[in-house]
Amino acid sequence: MRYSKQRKEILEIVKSTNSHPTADWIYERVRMQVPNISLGTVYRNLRQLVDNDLIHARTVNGMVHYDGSLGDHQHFYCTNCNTLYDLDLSLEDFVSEITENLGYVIHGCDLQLNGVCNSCQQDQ
Amino acid sequence: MRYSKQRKEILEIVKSTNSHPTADWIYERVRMQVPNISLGTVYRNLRQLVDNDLIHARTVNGMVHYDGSLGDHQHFYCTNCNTLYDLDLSLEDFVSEITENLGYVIHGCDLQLNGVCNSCQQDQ
DNA sequence: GTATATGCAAACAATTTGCACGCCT
DNA sequence: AGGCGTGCAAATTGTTTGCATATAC
Repeated sequence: MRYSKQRKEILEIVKSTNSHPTADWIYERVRMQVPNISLGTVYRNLRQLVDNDLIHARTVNGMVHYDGSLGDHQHFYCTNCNTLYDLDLSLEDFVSEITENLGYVIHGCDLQLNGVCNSCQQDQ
Repeated sequence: MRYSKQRKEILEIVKSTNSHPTADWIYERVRMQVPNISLGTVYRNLRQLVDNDLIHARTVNGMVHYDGSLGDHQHFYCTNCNTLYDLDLSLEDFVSEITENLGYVIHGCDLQLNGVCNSCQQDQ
């Protein structure tokens, strides 16, 4: 995989935020650095970066969000303000227990808790 | 909410399978009973049934799958055969523990384990 | 009788793809 | 030099919506 200006910039953007951006948000961002980049290029690069495991992708509310942190963590989604928070929570033990019981080979897991976050609770 | 022939049929189909069907699969099924039903009607009904909490919806690989079992359970997705299995696994205790620690109000949770299922392991 | 649901087709939004050209290595 | 990456626009796909008609209650 080659590293074009576009690809480097996209990777940099995803890595440098913890806001779990969508392709469109990333597109707007890259355009500040690479004004005439096309949306197709953004999609192609995001896909390639995911395939090469340099970033992760997850679907929330039917839209794909990208995540630059590759460590073992899970997510909390506030149904009020639609923010996706990182949960510093490892499921390694939990998952290996399930593996033993069922005989599945587990490659990854994906826990998302939905609810109302602290700041939204205060607003109500 | 009224119960038209179409709506009854769609609910029946989703309730009577554990294969987590997509809208399109359901559309093909309903057409056997209601030949000139439209795809739009299928989508409208699925949405309404989800809104009224008669069925559940979850996104896997960017496509919405519907689930007629409302009990507390989670899912295992085989990345080899793309089957979504039910996991008879309650996360109630686990989740309430996290709630206490972080102060979030949790409305629901969604765990998906990805890997290779037993029959796919045997095939390889 | 009236509100709600339907079929149909057009509109949408997110994403993918074909193609000719351009740039990394 | 050769292959991978790009920009652009058109195509796909999954889903939603507007409208006139039909149906449940």
